[in-house]
Amino acid sequence: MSYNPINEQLIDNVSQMFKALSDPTRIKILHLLFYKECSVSEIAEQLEMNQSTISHQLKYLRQLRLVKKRREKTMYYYSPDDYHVMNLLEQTIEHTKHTS
Amino acid sequence: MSYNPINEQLIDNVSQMFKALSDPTRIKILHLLFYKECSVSEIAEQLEMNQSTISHQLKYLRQLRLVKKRREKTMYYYSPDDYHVMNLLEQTIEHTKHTS
DNA sequence: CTATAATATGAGCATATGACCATATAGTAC
DNA sequence: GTACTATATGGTCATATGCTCATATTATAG
Repeated sequence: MSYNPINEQLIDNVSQMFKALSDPTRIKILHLLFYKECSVSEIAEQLEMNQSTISHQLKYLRQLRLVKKRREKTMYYYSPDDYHVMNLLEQTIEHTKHTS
Repeated sequence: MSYNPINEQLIDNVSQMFKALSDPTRIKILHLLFYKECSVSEIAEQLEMNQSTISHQLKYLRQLRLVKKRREKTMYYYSPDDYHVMNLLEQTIEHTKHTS
């Protein structure tokens, strides 16, 4: 295992994934969904944030395939869709709890 | 293990760490340092970027204690200072290689 | 069909970010 | 001391980001 210059596309993919986890609102959303499938309004209520803000961030997360949604009547229920990333997040949260 | 609303400070620490890893230039720097201790100019040359840009990013990484430096004559040699984060990065790079 | 509820979207704005240039600083060699 | 080398820093600028407001869309209930 030695250094070799990384493919630009790979770097962009990696940075994109970390960027998704670099915003407090998105972290809160994902952390909430890790424990419980939620509708948009439930998330907005839990986090005490605007419905529009949550919806925008969910769209962002969905485009990266980090969350998925299912419809039930007029509600959309969101849940995690990438367990590798979710574990990464939860482990980092746990680790940070004990070190910072 | 059930959901509990996260401490704001903890969230900020976690997001700060991910933010450090969310920029292509910083990823390249860390990935390079993972294999080899380097001076500022060596990094700038490897990445074909401005010395000033690299220096700014190294300062950023150093404030987060992700890298450390040692002096040798007029040169500063940088190396990783947080192996948990370095492993996180390298594992994510490897994982992304095989999935994206 | 209309009224209502839940979610999605577009526009606008303030702030954050990352790059570069020019210059300052610090150490070495003489 | 001066000249030189390596690094750090401050300023500026273009772009990215995240939030809010207002409105559009979609589905349900009647």
